[in-house]
Amino acid sequence: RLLARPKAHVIQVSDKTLAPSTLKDEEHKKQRDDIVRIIKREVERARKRDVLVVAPKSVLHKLYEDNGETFNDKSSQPQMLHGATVRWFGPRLLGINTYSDFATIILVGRLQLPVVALEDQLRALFGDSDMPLSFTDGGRLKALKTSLLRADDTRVDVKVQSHPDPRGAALLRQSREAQSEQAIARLRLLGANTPKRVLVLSNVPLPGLPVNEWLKFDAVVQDKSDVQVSKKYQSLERAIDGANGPVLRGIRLSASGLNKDAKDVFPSVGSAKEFRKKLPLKVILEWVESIAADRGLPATSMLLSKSRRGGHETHAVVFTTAKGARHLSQHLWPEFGKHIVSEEFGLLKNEETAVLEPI
DNA sequence: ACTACAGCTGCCAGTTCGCG
DNA sequence: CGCGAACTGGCAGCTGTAGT
Repeated sequence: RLLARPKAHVIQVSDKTLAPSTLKDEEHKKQRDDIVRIIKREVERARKRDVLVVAPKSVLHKLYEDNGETFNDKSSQPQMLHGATVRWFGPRLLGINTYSDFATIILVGRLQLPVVALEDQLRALFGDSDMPLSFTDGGRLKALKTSLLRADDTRVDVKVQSHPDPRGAALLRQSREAQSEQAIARLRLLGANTPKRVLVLSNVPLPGLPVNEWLKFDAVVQDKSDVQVSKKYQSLERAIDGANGPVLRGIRLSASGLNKDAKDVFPSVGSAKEFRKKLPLKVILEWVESIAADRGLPATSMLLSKSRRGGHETHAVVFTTAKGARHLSQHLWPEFGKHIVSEEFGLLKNEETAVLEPI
């Protein structure tokens, strides 16, 4: 276990193992392209400093093949892929200091022993123990609950593939987690004088490595937050961008309002209701604010109500400053009698990056 | 093959709000 | 104060997709 904090920004994928079996076939080309996209971006981000990519051998072969090259897994010479130095998991990676000055490491997947090999080891090491061994049925590992440590010391519940026999589970961790940690240790994070970046492209929690960003694979690929790649956030973006028509000048936030203002994205009141499910108004407002800010638009939130009998006020946002808000609102939604300006969103609030938390 | 989850729809019960 | 429109939230059932 690491007792000191590694000086690194650690990003880990939460929703995929990225095991070789999910990368090697033709149907996984897109997945491999996404990995290449991450590699290229990190090479760029590192400026002239070096980036190390560690992956299983079979995956490296495939990535080279995609690129019309061949990977030589016998050579001890450094080999490059899209500007990054590549290595494979395994004994050849241990103990060396060659990579201590690298700025970034990207781990692709993880090395997990085949269950047969694991159970051979289990028999070899513990076959004569007093406690009888237990084995998987049909070579299938079970999902077991553990937790992952975040950089802020909170924990997230996650599942890992595990062996039913505790000794088998220990052997599995020993080879799988340790391989990844060993690879990361090549960058000498503890002694680093400049902070480094670590990208773990696999959802196996590494006990010694507090994670700063625990993100969906798609979010890592697009270099965004989970929220920004969520279906709902993107629906709202499409709605505001006008889908097939012109960009909206304002949008109502109630289910029926969304349906009327953005028919392409919310074709029925029900679909708009679905969108609003588990999404507090406050969050929707934040999203609209951040979408507007992204596009350099001013935004003002409004409260609308009908002048006739009954009815509930409805929230809306117009994309203009507080000054013009009332006019625009009356123009867009003449059927409402009352238009109350409630809040103007700053175009950008000092901090350019608004942090969107998962719901 | 199995599980988990997202999205859609219909249905229902309950709340909020302002006008008359 | 009562009414009714619009909003809120929950549940069940169905479908399709993704991950393992």
